[in-house]
Amino acid sequence: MEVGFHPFTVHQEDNQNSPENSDDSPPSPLYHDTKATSTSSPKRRRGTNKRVVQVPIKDVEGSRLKGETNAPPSDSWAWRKYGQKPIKGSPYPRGYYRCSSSKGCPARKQVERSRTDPTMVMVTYSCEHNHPWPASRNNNQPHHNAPASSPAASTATTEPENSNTDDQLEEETPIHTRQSEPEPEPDQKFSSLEVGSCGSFVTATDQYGWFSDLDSTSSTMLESPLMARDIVEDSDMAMIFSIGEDEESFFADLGELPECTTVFRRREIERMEEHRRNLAPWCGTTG
DNA sequence: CGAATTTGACCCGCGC
DNA sequence: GCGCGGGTCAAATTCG
Repeated sequence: MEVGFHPFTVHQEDNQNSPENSDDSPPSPLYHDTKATSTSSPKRRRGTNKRVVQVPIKDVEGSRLKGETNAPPSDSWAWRKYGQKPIKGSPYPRGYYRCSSSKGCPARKQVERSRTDPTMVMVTYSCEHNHPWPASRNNNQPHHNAPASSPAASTATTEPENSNTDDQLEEETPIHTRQSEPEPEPDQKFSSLEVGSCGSFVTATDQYGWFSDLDSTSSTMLESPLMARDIVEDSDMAMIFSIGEDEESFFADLGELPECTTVFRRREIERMEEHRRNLAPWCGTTG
């Protein structure tokens, strides 16, 4: 393989049919699982939408400068560990983190090492932050991040295909760019659908200004559990952010993947499903 | 002293 | 209905 593994693999999980380590155990080539189809029924307590980010542990360690087994990626938020549990089938425990930046912040994330790839750390994000970025953190935001948070770019979440920072991303992530480009339709939907996964998140676009950059191109993928799976199982290239040197800083950003968008997807998923049945254009490589 | 981490117990959802 | 597994809470401990 060219790289052996992807620096960052973002998966969209429905939380029901996707095991923690879906990366290595594709249930079936088809996404329409018996349970997957019934996305309208909230099974788990909460956190209906989850985002799984796969990161090389080396990267994580590099950020933390520690050799922790489940070293939580140092994203721009402050996380407090509130639990840890051994996961069935996985030799590594899963750490549960909660956003400590704000008391009432529902944002949570689970950190565990991939059993198949001990060198990879799987970070599952749930819920959104209901507060803006910590000022201190914001100041520490690396280079390409700062501009990304500018409202100008974020407000146009669906428009900017080549934002200032996006420039570098495009070079690094041409994959999803192409995938999403041929299908602007879903993108428009997102813009009109503003839903909070936990029902309590502030202007995601503002906080996730950085996202607006990738979002413009990769959002389609990032927010498409259906697609994600399809691709992952098909091409094993779900959301591959082929970042080279910026991966560290980029990872920090990944920490705040906007859940809202995920929700959009869910709303549209139903329509999407039948939509993709008929067209399946941006559903990956079909186009 | 305060904040964060650790660890065990409890609760909930799902499958059998 | 029972058991299993996962997720969260809360008390205790540790570190800054």
